[in-house]
Amino acid sequence: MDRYVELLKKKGLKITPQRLEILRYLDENRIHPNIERIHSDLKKDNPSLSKTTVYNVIDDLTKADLLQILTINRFEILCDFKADPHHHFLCKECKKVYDLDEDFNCHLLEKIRSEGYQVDEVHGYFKGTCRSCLNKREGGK
Amino acid sequence: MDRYVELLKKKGLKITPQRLEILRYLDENRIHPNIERIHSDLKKDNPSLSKTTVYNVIDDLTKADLLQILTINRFEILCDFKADPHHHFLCKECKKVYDLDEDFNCHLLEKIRSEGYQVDEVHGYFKGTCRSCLNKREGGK
DNA sequence: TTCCTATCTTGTAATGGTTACAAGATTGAA
DNA sequence: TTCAATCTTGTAACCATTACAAGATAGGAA
Repeated sequence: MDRYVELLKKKGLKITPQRLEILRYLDENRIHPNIERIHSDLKKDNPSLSKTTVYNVIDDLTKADLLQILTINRFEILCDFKADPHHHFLCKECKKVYDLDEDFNCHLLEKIRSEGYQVDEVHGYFKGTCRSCLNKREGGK
Repeated sequence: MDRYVELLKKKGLKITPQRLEILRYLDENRIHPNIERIHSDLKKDNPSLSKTTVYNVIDDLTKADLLQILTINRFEILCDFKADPHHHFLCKECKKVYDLDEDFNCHLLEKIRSEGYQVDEVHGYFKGTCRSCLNKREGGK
C-alpha cells in the first residue's frame, strides 16, 4: 500500500487526493515551504486546488502529528514533514531554513524534566549566517 | 542616571516617556505579554498611549537588541526583555510561558559552528505541561 | 535658553494573511 | 449500491498588523 495512504489510515483520516499530494510534496521537498509555495507548486498538476484546502489539510495533518509548523519567524507558516527529531537553522541573509539532523541531548532538558515539567516537544532554532552566504561575502571582497 | 535612560542612550535612541515605560514594564514584568496586554496595562497610567506606539516601540527596541520577540507560537507577538541568554517552556494547558534561566550548552551548537555556520542566536522552545497543571490533574482525580 | 530639524507619537485608514461559512463533491462503511 | 459523514472549494468576513500624515517632542546647535 502507498506509504502516504498508510500514514493517513493509521491516523484515522480519510484518504483524499489533496491530502496525499500535500503529504507527498512535503516529504519529498524538505524545504519548509509556506502556504503560498505549497499552493502554487501543487496547482501545476491540480489547477482546481484551493488555497483554503491547503490551509485545511495542513491543519489536519499537523493535528494528526504528521507535520509540524515551524515558528522560527513570525512572518509566515512554514511546513515541515515530521520525520526524526531535528532542529533548524535560519540564515538571516538568504532566509533559507536548514535542517539540523542531529538531536541535542542537553543537560537543560534533563533538568526541567527532573523538576517535574512534562516535556512533549523540543524545538531548537539557531539563527545566523549559513556557509554559503559567508562564502559569498568572502568572494565579494 | 535611570537604568532605562542609559540603555536607550547606549543604543542611540531618543529618550521618550513611551519607550521608558515599555522598557521598564517589560523588565519588571517577565510575563511575555502580547501587544494587547502591554497596551492595556500601560494605558492605565497613560490613557493617551496608542497601540501603534506600542508596535513602533517594540519594533525599535527589538532592532536595538533590548528586547526579543518570542515565536514560540504563531498566534501572537510575545515580548521578552533581553536579559542573560535563556530559553522558554510553553505549557500547552495554561498557555503560560516560563523562563528557563539556564543556557544549554550542547554538542549540536559546537557541531554546526565547526561546520562553518555563524550562529548569532539560539532559541530553545520546550512545550508540554507545567508542574502546576499536572498537579491540578492529579488533584482532579 | 531659544531655535530648529529630525524623529516620535497618535489616530485613522488600508492591507492582506487567515478563518468562517455554505454548497456541492467525495469517501468509505453498511 | 446507498447514504451519512466529511472533505473540497470559492467567496466573504475578520482582525492583527502596517502605512500614512499631521501634530508633538527631543535634543543638538547657536
